[in-house]
Amino acid sequence: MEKVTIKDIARMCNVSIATVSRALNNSNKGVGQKTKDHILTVIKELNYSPSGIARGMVNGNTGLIGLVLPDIRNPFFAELARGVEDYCTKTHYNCLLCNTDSKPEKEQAYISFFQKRMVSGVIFTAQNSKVRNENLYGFKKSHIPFCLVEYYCNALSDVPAVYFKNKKGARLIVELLIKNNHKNIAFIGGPSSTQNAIDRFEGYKEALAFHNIPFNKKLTIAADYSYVGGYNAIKALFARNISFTAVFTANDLMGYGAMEYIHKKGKKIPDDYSLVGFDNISFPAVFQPVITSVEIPAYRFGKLAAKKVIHCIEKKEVIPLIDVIEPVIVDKGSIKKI
Amino acid sequence: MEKVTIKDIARMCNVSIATVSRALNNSNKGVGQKTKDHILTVIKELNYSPSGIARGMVNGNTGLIGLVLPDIRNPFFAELARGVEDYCTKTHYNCLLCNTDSKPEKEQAYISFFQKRMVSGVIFTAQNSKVRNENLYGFKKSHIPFCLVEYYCNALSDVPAVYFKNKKGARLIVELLIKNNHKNIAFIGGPSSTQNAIDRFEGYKEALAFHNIPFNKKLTIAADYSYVGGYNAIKALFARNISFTAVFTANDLMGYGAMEYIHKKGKKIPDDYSLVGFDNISFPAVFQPVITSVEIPAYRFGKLAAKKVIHCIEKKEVIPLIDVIEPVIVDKGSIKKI
DNA sequence: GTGAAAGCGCTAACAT
DNA sequence: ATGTTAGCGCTTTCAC
Repeated sequence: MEKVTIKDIARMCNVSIATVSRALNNSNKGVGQKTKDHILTVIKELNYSPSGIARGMVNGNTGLIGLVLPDIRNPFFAELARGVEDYCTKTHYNCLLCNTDSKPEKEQAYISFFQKRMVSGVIFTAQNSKVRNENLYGFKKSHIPFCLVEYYCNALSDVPAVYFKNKKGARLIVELLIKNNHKNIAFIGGPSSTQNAIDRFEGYKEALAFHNIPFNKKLTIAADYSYVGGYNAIKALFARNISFTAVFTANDLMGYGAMEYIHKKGKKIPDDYSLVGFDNISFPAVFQPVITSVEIPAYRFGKLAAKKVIHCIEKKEVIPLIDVIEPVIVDKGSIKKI
Repeated sequence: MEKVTIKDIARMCNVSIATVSRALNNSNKGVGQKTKDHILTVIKELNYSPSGIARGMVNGNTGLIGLVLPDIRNPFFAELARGVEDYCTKTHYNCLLCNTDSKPEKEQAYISFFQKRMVSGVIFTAQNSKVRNENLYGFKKSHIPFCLVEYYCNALSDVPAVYFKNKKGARLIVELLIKNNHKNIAFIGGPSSTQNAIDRFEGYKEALAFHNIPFNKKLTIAADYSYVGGYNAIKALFARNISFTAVFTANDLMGYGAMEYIHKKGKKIPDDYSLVGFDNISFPAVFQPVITSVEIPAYRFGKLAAKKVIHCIEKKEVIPLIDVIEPVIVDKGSIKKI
């Protein structure tokens, strides 16, 4: 079976390719019902399907969305990707997977690829940084619609984006500790170069201030959002010889790392220490130690981002619409009332 | 900044577009070094990048690989996807994410999309079934190179594929139980409609036979590869009032489900029951109960599959090369010597 | 209602 | 070494 083109259909129907094209794009104008029906029948018979690439060539829309993220193996991004893909499929778009391992070179390589006009739009996820700001600023010049996900940059404030209320989320979960009578609350933060780490730290401080609990810098430490980082951070806190009854880690992964060290010390959660995190990652139910956390609806993130880009593509206008997602606390019992 | 095309470059360099094209594709033949250098300089200045879609139009290769899988949120497929993407990137291909939720309609929708010739090749993952066989057989007619991953179908034996030695893996892990003096080994299998479930069951029986342990059908039960399925299956086995000292679940997820029930009964692993699984899924170290398992190198799967499709695309030949991956046992201490 | 023809941006014969 | 030209498969004026 050779590949059948619009020409073949035209020949078999004794019409011009223009007429076939009209029938195909069911513009009810410009083609008689009879001819149209006949053409459609022949198309079905020959199992003809118009070349998307030729179409893209003509109208400059390939129907492809580039999805840039650090690593699809991270469950958060997998969930986000599903949100993107589900919305894309519904609107007849398709989704290009672009793992960057958070490396600016890889990101730039993808950006260059996008500029070859293979994609109609782009969704971009990364921690903000100076070099990224510049890369993205360069990309803007290509006039391909794109949407930022949790990426903070003032110079890109006219780009559609989806954000999470990190500060509020942190404040809420720390307040939950306070409501359970905790006052000495340790904080293990993310890398201070990233905006969401800063915001979560702010939220922590805000909650303390609001409840008239003095901020103690000795109770805080910055780590790198990794499992091992959390493990080492809590170890360092203990070495400081300060007392605390609860720990707030700026993400769950560090939380689980901290938990491992706490267990190693022969202590228990929540009996000896209360522990709360951020992200609300989940595991099969048999794994018992779980952390009360701030849920970030990754799927919704992806869906909203996709919606935005596709809107920009179709309406051919780039309104800098910003969505801000509200945090939700998920209580999993890792807080003890004292 | 308007989008700059090959014409603009040609005009600015006072050459024809053909010359620009030659300079671009660094065919050192057909263009003088001087002109070439000049053209390349202008290209850089204008930040020109040739349209991939126009190129695809001409030479019929879009450089896109469709990756069809059930759900990217499943860590196994995320790992596989990384294998695919890393190899693709290295060879200047890009990877289209296609989640199907194992629904034939979704698969078929993607297959139809592929037939629009937007992709140069396809990697297809799914459990075999009659309707899929037919869909794939239909897809073969479009002459787009594709590679099957753990998909069993005799009628597609001339299609490149990557397989795993399921039977051998099952045999090895059951033999490990036997070496630890277990004789009454329960088996919780996958859905009997799928080839890998059948193969793992075969491996189990083979190991018993080889060690002269009589096969007892009462010790075996089929489930659905899900967490809850494993939970219910072990419950059903206990209800049969037969005795066993070890359990082999045909995948880890069922294994963890079974573990939950065993814990609920107040029993421990491996003290009261030894437990082994398949897939070797992993979690942060703080989660203590882990299952000795057969590792399936998902990343390698993806990499090999990508290598195969891309080979077919570039060489324009479809050699039905089959890769078969060897199993590796990962001991995590869930077996007790008795 | 339908056809002819231009053109989307590029590559590859074929000329010169 | 470089230019000219014919497509690739489609959409979209512009005629008729």
